[in-house]
Amino acid sequence: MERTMMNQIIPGTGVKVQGFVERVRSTGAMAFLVLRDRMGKVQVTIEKAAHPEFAEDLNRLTPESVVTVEGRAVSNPQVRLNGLEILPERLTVESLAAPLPLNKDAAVDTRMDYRWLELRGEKERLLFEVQTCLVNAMREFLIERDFLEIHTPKLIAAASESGADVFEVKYFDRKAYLAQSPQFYKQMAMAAGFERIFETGPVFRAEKSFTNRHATEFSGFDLEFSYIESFEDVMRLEAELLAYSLEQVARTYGEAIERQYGVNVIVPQLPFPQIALKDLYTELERRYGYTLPESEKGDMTTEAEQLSYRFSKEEFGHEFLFITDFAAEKRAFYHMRKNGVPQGYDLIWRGVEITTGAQREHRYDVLCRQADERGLGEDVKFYTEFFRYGCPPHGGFGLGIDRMSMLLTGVTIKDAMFLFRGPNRLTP
RNA sequence: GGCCCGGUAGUACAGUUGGUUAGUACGCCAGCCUGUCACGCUGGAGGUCAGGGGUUCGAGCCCCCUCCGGGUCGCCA
Repeated sequence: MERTMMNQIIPGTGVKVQGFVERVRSTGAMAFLVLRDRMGKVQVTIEKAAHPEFAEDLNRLTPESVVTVEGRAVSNPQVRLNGLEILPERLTVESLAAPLPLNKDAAVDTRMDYRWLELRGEKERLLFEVQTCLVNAMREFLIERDFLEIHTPKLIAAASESGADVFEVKYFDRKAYLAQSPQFYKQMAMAAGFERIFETGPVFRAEKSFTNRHATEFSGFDLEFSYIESFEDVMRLEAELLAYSLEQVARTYGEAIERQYGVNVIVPQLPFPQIALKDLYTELERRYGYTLPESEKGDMTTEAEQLSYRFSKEEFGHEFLFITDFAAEKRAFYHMRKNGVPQGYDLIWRGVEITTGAQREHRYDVLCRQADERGLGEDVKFYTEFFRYGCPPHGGFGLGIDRMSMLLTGVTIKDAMFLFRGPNRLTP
């Protein structure tokens, strides 16, 4: 018999349902099971006297066990759960669950230890439905515009950016590193003449960051494209991409997100507002009295990020804010500079950085000079080689998928990831 | 890595000035209950008080060390 999903049950028909036992209740003459599958829940009602054959299973059945029930679905207004119940003819216990090691009150660390149990919840599942929708919309948008999806190596011979904060791994008789960004390979694709590419995949950072928004392994969404005229082309594409994707999310899951997480999905208006870093600091000081020593104004602080959300809402009625004109020494050596100013940006959404983007330096001699300034000459020689044999002007950005999910639902990074990895968390 | 806070049944917590047998809720087990739906009622099991050392007649409680976790900042996506 075909399995029926629990939101597809038609009263008056015979059904087979399979799922977890959410609750077992046994009163004098009756027993009730509430079953759950990925689509919904249904009550199974058993009149004990009429079905002595179920007695043994009912007695041993525990919450979160997995069962198959075949029987007849009937309408019954007495039942609070959708006015529907199944009167079983067969009951098969597929898997018996031991008592759960946690309950609703469990602390984060305990929940992480048994993450798969927590993920059984409808609310937790929703986050991954939303993430699937978001990433799918981003793919759709880019493929429509002739972008190729590529997959770059995560095992690499040398650190991809600074040389610090990479995980070292044993690679036969030598050392390798886990890719801390697909940056160099995205640009290699530009030198390969692919013109437009994106990639979504794991990113590894050996940083001992203890915040609610950092992980040592997370999913990045990276994109790079050629023949741009300035980094503003990159910003424009990203804004369009996000507006499109969030529109898909809002349409499909807006209500569910509001119901489960109490967060409203707002489809952003185009264009996204934009401000130079030093102007932002001026505004933050004028409006909120936030001050910082001049020497620290080349970069964003956490508090400035948070305040910039308030500023963007007040000034532009917008949740997003592009910030440009960072200090050159705070940005990667491969960002193109014009009059010493990096041709790149950060994108802040709801007070959290979700993206860094830039026009890249594609001129071999300039790139080598900028690398040398950081003392990276030899370390990045394999990379600068990409630009020796002709390379179009190009730019791109990297976006944190988990941070998107996190902000979309208002949870922390630990709750937004399938499995969190941090300095102190390597299991399960 | 800096600063702050914490670690007590399976889970979440309480534990008075250092004093006899370490409690509460949920969960678990057994029994009762003709339709429950946060069911209800009765009874029961369950503790290396993170680990080690010290002070004391006596330590869950005070001191030191170690481990683990949380918050926050820095770093970033």
